[in-house]
Amino acid sequence: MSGGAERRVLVAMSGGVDSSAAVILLLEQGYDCVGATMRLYDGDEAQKSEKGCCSLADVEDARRAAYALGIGHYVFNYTEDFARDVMERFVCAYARGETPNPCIDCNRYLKFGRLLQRAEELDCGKIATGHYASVRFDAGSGRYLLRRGRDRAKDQSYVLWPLRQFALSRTVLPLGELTKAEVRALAEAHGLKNAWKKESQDICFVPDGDYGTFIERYTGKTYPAGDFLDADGNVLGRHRGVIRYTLGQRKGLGLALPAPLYVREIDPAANTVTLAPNDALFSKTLVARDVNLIAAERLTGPVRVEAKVRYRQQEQKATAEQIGEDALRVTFDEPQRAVTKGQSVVLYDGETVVGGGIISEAG
RNA sequence: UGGGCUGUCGCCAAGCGGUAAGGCAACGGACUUUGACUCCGUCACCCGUGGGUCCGAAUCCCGCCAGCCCAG
Repeated sequence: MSGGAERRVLVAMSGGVDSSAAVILLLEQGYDCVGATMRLYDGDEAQKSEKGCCSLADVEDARRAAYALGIGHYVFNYTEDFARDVMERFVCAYARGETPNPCIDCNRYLKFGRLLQRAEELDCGKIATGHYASVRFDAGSGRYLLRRGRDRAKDQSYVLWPLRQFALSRTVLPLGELTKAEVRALAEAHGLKNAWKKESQDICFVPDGDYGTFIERYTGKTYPAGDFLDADGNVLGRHRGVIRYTLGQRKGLGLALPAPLYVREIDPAANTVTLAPNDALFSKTLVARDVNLIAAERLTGPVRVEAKVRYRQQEQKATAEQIGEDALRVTFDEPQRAVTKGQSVVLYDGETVVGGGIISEAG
């Protein structure tokens, strides 16, 4: 890397307010910014969506913001990588009866994988995104720490748990200390058109939210209807294909019973979906695989932490223990509802992320 | 065919003469860089049907129809 690289940062620009505001802040901090927008999928109708984060319209928004802020802007075509590392994994997880979080994989493989690699090629020593979280080097441990966003309502540290030390050492997250309101105000003050753009939501490549249909179209397979069972194995009705359900789900079952029932278990092999009352959905422990620890090389003995089992969840007191090279067991003080295979568990110690992993068992 | 029971929203189900609870499902919205959960809202001018009684009936009476059960 040449001399100026340390001050050169490749900013991942989605077209939204957050990443645009990140550019503003970085420029104020004296960084030499280059904007980069990833083209991630070739969806037809998907590309027209207003809701996703990477539609054609969003690429245009990003380009416009970069121009307005006076920085260069690249558009990279990562459709193949995205298909392989995000969509494929997404589909496979569902076929296994799990419920994946594609945003995690997108961060891991695309933003902090391919894009970070590209930054290096462009002689940028850093990469930046508009996530509400921050990175701090801890001299004591000699490690880069990932910290929560100060705006607790927007904190996105959860989706960044896969970042390894190398990636963290090259990552700048300028929004970590700001609130969403401050970010919007900043963008507005700089005359950015997207200042009041709606928050992105839904899976970007399935903008209509009908991921069951998406999976069938993507794979070309049909997931056959099967039985809904109760805890005793009695047939309660017919499900519309195993991929259309997730643990804890209530809506869309189409069953009229005296009390609400929720999905408790999905068995792709038997092609059955077991339902149960809410009370039966709680788990006290879980096992996570694919673990990435940030605050330490590994956990020594049981560690008291706070843990989140899904993106939008209040942290829960728990004890974590390393049970393998990349496996953890987490035991909650209070049983947690619908601990779902495929989702991420993220451990916190106060403001910092201890690490995270993919839930592989719940009990 | 005789006897008994039942017939209220897609499903379950209150109501027992005073002008249609509730639950489930569904739909819409809020929330949300995942799926869920959750929350808010909508959802029977009408109670199998035709008569009758009554100021007034889903609620009482009669006929009919449908379903279920027991007889045979």
